[in-house]
Amino acid sequence: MTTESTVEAAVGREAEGLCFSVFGRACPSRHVLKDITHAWGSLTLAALRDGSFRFNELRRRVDGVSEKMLSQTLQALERDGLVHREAQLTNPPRVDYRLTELGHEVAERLYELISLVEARMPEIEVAQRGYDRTHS
Amino acid sequence: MTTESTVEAAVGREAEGLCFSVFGRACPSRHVLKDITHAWGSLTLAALRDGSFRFNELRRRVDGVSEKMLSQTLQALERDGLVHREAQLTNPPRVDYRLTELGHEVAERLYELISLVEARMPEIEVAQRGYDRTHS
DNA sequence: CTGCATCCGAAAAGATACTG
DNA sequence: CAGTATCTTTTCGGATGCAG
Repeated sequence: MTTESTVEAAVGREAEGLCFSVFGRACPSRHVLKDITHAWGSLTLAALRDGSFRFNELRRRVDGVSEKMLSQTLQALERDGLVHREAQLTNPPRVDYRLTELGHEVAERLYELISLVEARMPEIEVAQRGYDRTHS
Repeated sequence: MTTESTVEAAVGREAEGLCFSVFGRACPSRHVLKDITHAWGSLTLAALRDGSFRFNELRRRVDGVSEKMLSQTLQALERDGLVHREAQLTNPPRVDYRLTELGHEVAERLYELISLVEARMPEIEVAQRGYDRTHS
């Protein structure tokens, strides 16, 4: 699983029309990957791992996201079937967002990635300082 | 592992100065996550899972990336210590890129995410069509 | 409270031409 | 071959105003 070839096999299978490959320029899966890996997309999905949240709760959790970007991000993720939006037409209105089953699977993998990055940050900062030193 | 809280614990620990949290607006780990999850960043890392490649080989593998974006992406990934660049000052010049050990760990997790997205694309496309139909 | 619509400057991406 | 420089186009993202 971890040693199989990434690109050739995928592109080959995609060319045969048997599957999707993000490496293909026009493959729809690339748009979805972009929705997810877009900075706000990944943070929003990761934030939703903990449960169901209202709009402004999410906004506080994803520190620094603007209203507009969170709104756009949630729409893209909802469209891809990763996030479920539940609106109650009360006054004041209440809208809850939570992950779908698929969204949960994606968020888990994203979280593994985020955890790794966070855990290795000291090492990464050393690399950055070394790079900045030698590349003036 | 899959059930622990994502945001509160992380932000709490970050506030104590004990770790990094991508959910923090000013945390350096967020920049690294952005380098990786940037569309070209993730595709480049995934493409490098297969081994060592030259600049134009990579460009062909990551279908659609421009010279400029690949160059910028590789520089960011090299700075973060995820990609190793080996230049031979021959004529014509030859430059090889490969993952570092840390880059490999990141690429594996990224690949899990990409595989999931590709495998679930049919389901995602159904969701998209449903969304587009109801949100005209 | 939960958003969407609009405008605007800043930033990033893309295309193209050029250099060592 | 491996990029850099430059220019144009697109997108990002914040601010504001408004509706349900």
